[in-house]
Amino acid sequence: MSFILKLVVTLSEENYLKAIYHLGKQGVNAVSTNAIAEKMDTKASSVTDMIKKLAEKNLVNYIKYQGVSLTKEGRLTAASVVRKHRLWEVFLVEKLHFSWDEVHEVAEQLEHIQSKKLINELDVFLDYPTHDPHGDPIPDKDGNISKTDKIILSQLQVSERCMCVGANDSSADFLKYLDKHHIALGTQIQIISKEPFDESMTIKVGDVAINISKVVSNNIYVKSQTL
Amino acid sequence: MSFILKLVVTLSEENYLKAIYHLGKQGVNAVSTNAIAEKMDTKASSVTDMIKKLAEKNLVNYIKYQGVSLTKEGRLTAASVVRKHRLWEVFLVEKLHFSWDEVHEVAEQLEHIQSKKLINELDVFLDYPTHDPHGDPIPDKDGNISKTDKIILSQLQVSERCMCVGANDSSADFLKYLDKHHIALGTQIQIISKEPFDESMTIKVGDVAINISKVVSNNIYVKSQTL
DNA sequence: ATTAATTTTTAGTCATATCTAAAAAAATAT
DNA sequence: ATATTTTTTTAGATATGACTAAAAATTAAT
Ligand SMILES: [Mn+2]
Ligand SMILES: [Mn+2]
Ligand SMILES: [Mn+2]
Ligand SMILES: [Mn+2]
Repeated sequence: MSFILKLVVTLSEENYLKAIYHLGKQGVNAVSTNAIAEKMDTKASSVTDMIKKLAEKNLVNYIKYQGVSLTKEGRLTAASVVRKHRLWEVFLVEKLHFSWDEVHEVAEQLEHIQSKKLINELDVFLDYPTHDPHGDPIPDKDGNISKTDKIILSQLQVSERCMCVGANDSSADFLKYLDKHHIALGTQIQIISKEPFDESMTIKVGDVAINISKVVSNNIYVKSQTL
Repeated sequence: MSFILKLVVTLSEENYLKAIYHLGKQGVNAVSTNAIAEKMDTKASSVTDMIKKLAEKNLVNYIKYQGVSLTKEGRLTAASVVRKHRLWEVFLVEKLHFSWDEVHEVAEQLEHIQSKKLINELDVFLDYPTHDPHGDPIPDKDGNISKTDKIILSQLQVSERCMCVGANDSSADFLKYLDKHHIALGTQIQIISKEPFDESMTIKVGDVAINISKVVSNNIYVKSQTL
């Protein structure tokens, strides 16, 4: 007789796993205590406490003073939370008239609702979306995400054309800035000129040309148009 | 200069307020500590602890040894939680293929999501439903519920006709029993006969006659058909 | 009106998740 | 190589929400 007891993961633990998941995606193998603390707006000592609990539950690999990485189980749990977060964001925008700068806060709560059926049916209801309203990929049930070859707008050369496929910074402030300049997912952009002194660039959005700072161009993901 | 600071109500506090709200609906003025403890499957001492916190926040009126009642503020908060619970139940059944015996557990989680816009838009999206999948009324934004003149099936006389408008017991077991006998909201029922010795009754549902116990007829709400 | 039973409250404990301050280890600089 | 700075961990404290056991108040019974 074998017992498979479904591991209970608290809301707090889910948030830590998600933070480690996002930080780990930057190609780093081990994530530092301080990085987690900063991302979660908490203290390093609190992070250490939690890491021990997560290690105890085999959700992270942890060596003192050497940072943490997710185990297979931990990564799957984190991906599930991200999947829920992004599906809910799609729901809010597509069905409930939310704008893309309003969804994050609510999705932070909804991502912790526990119900396999709920999230599966939501996926069906939304017709299996692959990306959230910010252009971020939605992990599938197994935690796999479709690789996209998005690049940062600031890396493009003058005269190149591209399409907006995401925002790196998804703060309400930045998203509202994009709205103001009519930049949304799918918007066509052409590079008109680049200023060497401050690295700002002038781009054409629709019929209007606007100048955007390096900070802005660094936070817009685009797909190069090879036409 | 006046400060209106939005009172923070925890998830746990919301659940207590909801329990007091439901218990208070039975025409009782003050709700006893033990009644709350039983409803919430907790200990009386825990209830006393929480009651003090709720009284401190002016959400309940509390006199030692004399039970509690909701203040205006407490009643509004409780009604808001019930509103959310029932709107989510409608969503799950209408949009996500849940059956009426599957929704409660998930709604228990969803009812605590905090977002005015979310619940208002959900209301719009569902086209302003007045009742949840179990026939229970959905409070409006001000906490008011539409009075329905529903009666208990067991009170009807032989040959009377009625329509099912709700279930008093909304446990999965009971709801599945109703499903099995094709009794749902809106189902037409006629009383064929009543047995005096065990108070069971035979009713006609569609074309088939079935015998139901007093326990069952006590838990089905109906509206008398005056045709 | 006492006594007995029930209900409710208090006192003390525990687990979770947080924090501050201090100690220990690791990384960096001289 | 040693000293300084930074990072991380430990130790101890606090708040929430729950529990058990015992005391106090209320209600019911004789
Ligand atoms: Mn988000
Ligand atoms: Mn997003
Ligand atoms: Mn319910
Ligand atoms: Mn219901």
